[in-house]
Amino acid sequence: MPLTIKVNEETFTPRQQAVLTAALDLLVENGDGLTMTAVARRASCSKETLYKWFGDRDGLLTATVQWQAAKVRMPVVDRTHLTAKSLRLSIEQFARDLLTVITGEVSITLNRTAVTHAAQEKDSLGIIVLENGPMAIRRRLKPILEAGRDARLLRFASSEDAYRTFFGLVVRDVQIRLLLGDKALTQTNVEANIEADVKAATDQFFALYGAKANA
Amino acid sequence: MPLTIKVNEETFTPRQQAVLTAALDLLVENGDGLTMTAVARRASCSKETLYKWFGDRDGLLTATVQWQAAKVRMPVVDRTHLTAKSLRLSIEQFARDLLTVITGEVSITLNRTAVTHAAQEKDSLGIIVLENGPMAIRRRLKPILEAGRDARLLRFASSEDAYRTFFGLVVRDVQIRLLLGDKALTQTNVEANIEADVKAATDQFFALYGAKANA
DNA sequence: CTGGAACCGTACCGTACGGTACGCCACTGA
DNA sequence: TCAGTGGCGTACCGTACGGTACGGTTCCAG
Repeated sequence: MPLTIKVNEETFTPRQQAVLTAALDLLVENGDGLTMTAVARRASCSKETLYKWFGDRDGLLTATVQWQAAKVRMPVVDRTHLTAKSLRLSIEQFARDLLTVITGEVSITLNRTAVTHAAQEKDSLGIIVLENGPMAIRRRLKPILEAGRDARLLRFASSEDAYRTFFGLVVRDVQIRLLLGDKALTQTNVEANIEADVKAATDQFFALYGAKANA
Repeated sequence: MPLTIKVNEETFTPRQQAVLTAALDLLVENGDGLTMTAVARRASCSKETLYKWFGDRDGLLTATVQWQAAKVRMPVVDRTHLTAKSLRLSIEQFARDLLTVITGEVSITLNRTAVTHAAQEKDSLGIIVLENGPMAIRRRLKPILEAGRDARLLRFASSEDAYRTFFGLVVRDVQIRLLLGDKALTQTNVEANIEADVKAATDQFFALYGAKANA
């Protein structure tokens, strides 16, 4: 019976965080390389300590994913003085953040881990990843969108649909191809195009939801 | 040393296909349940036969994914008499096919398996899945898009970008949420909304790339 | 009838890994 | 100085699973 980890509180000691870092490194280096022995060796700690702190392998995995996912802190966009220009810059910033996150090596690893986990009737990691990735952006973007609508800069019926369309326009097939290991999408290759993709997605979003569109 | 499987030729005997069916069933039931012993028992064959036919576990996995992925045969859309109406119906059909495929249980299983595989420096399954899923649709959609452009019904610079935008508008965050096991997106829940989502995505696609848009 | 090929079922082997137990050291506080 | 505690390292156990070996059965060719 694994003991429940207090993932919500950041009660990880520096030593424990070192362990989690080692675990994440192993995950990134080799997806299935997260064996208890390997983590213990990498972190220079004993397996017994691992079990004492994290309960079992799943607890360590959960703590690692939770801890890393929560570290994805995207810069907060200034919301004061909502003008057409500032709104557009905000949207662009969200697009940039989203693309930067999902194309990052850590994010790819966490998503792969969570997908693998979900394939075994365990969806806790999936929820954590979703919650800290797309949903985090959504929570911050939605108020902006609604403010834009109130200011008559945007036009949409459902802010949920508007957000999901935004997600699609920005992410397109990039994430799934990265998760599947598509060699045609190298890390650098994607990063070089981020700015262009950000601008294109924002343009399209405003074309669909800008106040002047869909008259 | 695993022997190379002739995946390109469909030289699987009925008996072998029964084995592959058993393997896929096990994958769907329980992602990591694909053990050689389980497949042998399910298919009522000996492990020795499995190794003789497929080389090793990875060979069996590859053969299963390849065989199943290739079975995803989306109905071909009629391309004759390209009018504004028929073009729209074609696009809608592609959107419907794409959504139907990626929300299917088999597709989710294959994608999860391939993602897991890709997490271990093996990308062969990812390529197979990509090739038979999104890329298959892309190969068939692109000519339609270009025909639409030639007929002045659509307007875009790059058919590749147009396709990827189409993908994003249709798929949005549905696929990643399904892969991550998001309980809020049950199978039936998604299927009930497919028609509405198809229409919305098509509307948006024409708003962005229709000849009258973006004047 | 007989030899051989294919294949089923099962027993078996080796290894990797999750999880536990234990000896030892370093530190701390009285 | 001396218990007590926390944690490192290692040895160990049980099991699950990949892969192999082998006996037994069926079927076919000659």
